[in-house]
Amino acid sequence: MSRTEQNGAGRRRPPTIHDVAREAGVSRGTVSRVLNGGHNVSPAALEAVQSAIRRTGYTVNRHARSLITGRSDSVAFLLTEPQERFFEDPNFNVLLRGCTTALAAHDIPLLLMIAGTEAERRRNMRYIAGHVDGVLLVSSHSGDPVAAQLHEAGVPLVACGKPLGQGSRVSYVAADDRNGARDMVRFLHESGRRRIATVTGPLDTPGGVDRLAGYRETLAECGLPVDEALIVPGDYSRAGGEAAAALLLERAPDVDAVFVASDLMAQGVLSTLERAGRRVPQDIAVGGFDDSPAALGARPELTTVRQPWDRISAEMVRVLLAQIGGEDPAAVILPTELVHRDSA
Amino acid sequence: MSRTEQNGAGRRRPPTIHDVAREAGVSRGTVSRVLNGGHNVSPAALEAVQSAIRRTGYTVNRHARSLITGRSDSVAFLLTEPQERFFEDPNFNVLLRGCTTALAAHDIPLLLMIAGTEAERRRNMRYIAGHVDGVLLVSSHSGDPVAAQLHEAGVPLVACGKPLGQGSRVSYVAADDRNGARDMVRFLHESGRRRIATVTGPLDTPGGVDRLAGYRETLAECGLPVDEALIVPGDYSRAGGEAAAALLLERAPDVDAVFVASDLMAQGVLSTLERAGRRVPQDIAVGGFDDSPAALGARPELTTVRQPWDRISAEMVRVLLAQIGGEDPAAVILPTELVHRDSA
DNA sequence: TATGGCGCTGTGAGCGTTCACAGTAGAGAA
DNA sequence: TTCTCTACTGTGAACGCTCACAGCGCCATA
Repeated sequence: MSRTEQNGAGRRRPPTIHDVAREAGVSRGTVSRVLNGGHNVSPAALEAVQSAIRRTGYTVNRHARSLITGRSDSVAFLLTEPQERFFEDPNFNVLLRGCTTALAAHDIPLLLMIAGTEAERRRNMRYIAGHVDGVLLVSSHSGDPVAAQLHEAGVPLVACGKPLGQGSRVSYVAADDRNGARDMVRFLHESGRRRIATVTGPLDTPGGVDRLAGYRETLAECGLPVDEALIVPGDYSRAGGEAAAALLLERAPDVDAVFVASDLMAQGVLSTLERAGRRVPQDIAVGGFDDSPAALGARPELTTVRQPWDRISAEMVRVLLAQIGGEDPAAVILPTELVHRDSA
Repeated sequence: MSRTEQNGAGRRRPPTIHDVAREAGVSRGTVSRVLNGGHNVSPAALEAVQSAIRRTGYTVNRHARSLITGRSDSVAFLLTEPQERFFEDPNFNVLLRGCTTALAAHDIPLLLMIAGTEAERRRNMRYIAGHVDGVLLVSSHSGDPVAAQLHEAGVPLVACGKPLGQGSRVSYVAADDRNGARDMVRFLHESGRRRIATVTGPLDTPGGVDRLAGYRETLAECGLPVDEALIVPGDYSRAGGEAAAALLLERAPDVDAVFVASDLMAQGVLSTLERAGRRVPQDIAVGGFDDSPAALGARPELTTVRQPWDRISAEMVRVLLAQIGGEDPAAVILPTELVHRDSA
């Protein structure tokens, strides 16, 4: 039975570039040229090929293409956070969707990889080297060696958030954490608060560090003393926020405002304050960070700092594709926006 | 310059099966056999090849393999929901992570595809046919033609939730919505509630339909009349829950319990009740569905029905891989669990 | 001793592309 | 007219792997 005849039963073999060439009355080479931009192809041939492609329903076999070009035309979204944060943090949704959509516009599929355990990490690293053109990395903890490893292996890479402790050769896209924190603290000060505390993020993350820095600077600018008792460490989780608020109330009962480094922690802070009988915002103003869905779910709704996640994802993809195309690594910092609601 | 020498500058060409064969002193065929299960290979050769693989750092070129086998050894996670639901619903996180991890255990990468717009849908369909071994489909709305199209194209497919209106030949994995609803309503009845309302999910989703059915049945079993004024349609969103609760209070001010078909809607219901001055659970008991993070974020914390998302994702992957392996489509229904907290 | 079978091994072909190269025709310049 | 250049086209050779097949030696059986 000849190859073109095996159509009757089972799944029909998909058309190849050969079929298109025959149908269009040209050679493989011409079809290939049409597929790759159509340069040096006569108008007549171009039209014939495009029509043949439509008639046959041809789609390029990406495996064959990748085999020879060495490119895979796919990109990995690599998450090395421990799973808790991934579960809880709604920002990942936005980021992931944004990246997927931005890549789709270039016809590039996104491979989702999660490296929670060491075994997963090794498996993913093995896969990435040679099977993926670039990596979108979400991994804020500085202890994480993944960024360095990938960079060393020569894999194009863009991190979400500034990778702490890496050399300057790794691309990243981040919100302007420091100025976001400044905006919030300045706002709290302007609304008349004078004992402004903060619940920080983990201080091995750039977000944690920069938001705290913004807090300190702004206090100084406003002429307020920086009281270390008002600085309570947190871990970005709701439970962490609850505990931090309890500690804060114990250390500084006279506190009248808290800048919390994430909305999720702010939810926890709110529930501790409620149990302690403090009214928000009358007794204590609470400011969050992220403008995640958690901000709307909180009672009262959170005044917070919006991170431009849609722009972050778009920029990550843009920078990554540029880098795959041979450009140098780049750092992009995007402005935040203060969102006024009920908690401050 | 010979091929093996171009190591000095730039990225070194990765080792091929040839390199491994030479290193191990055997032929390509033997290496290939080792790679594919090691049948009909002598212990000595097996050991030599494995050692050579380790020494050279060889990993199989999946493009070359796919080109000849016709398999891609990858799976798509296709989301056809409108984006709002994806953003808001924390269950997707759990589902997505579960699927990714379960697939990773089989060394199969997950391609994330989002078909919000018609153009995206077409692009994804074109990609899927021929570039992916199977599809994990998240698309509960019955108007969605994707399941039918994929099924017709002969692509192995597992849906999350029973696809409404499809023929019975599509595999799916779902929580036992009906019995989950029954458990909740029975519990409300047993705690002494007599005017039990419900806020439904969208009635073009199987979850919406089945949870409502469970509600109706249980009321009847408990000897309570089914009062249509107590049945308010919802859309799974927080705002929808707020509106539904307002309507409910207007239609039936004497209501003393609400079974809400999702936690997110239940959050909305709680905030309307709070504004209306109704105490939960004293005046009105509120029961949710999902046991999503929203249940813990609510005040009071939600009594709800847990959907076993971790098991759902594991089963989806299991069923899909079985189907890729040639087995028949299958339907899996997994039990839910009542979670007691403060709202009822 | 001949025969068959079995376990293991190597080899050639081919999967569907792209790429480099060679070749053709036609237009313009000499 | 002849030559050169340009625009276009076709062809063979890869890319790295798997598959089918043939061949080898060895043992058990006749």
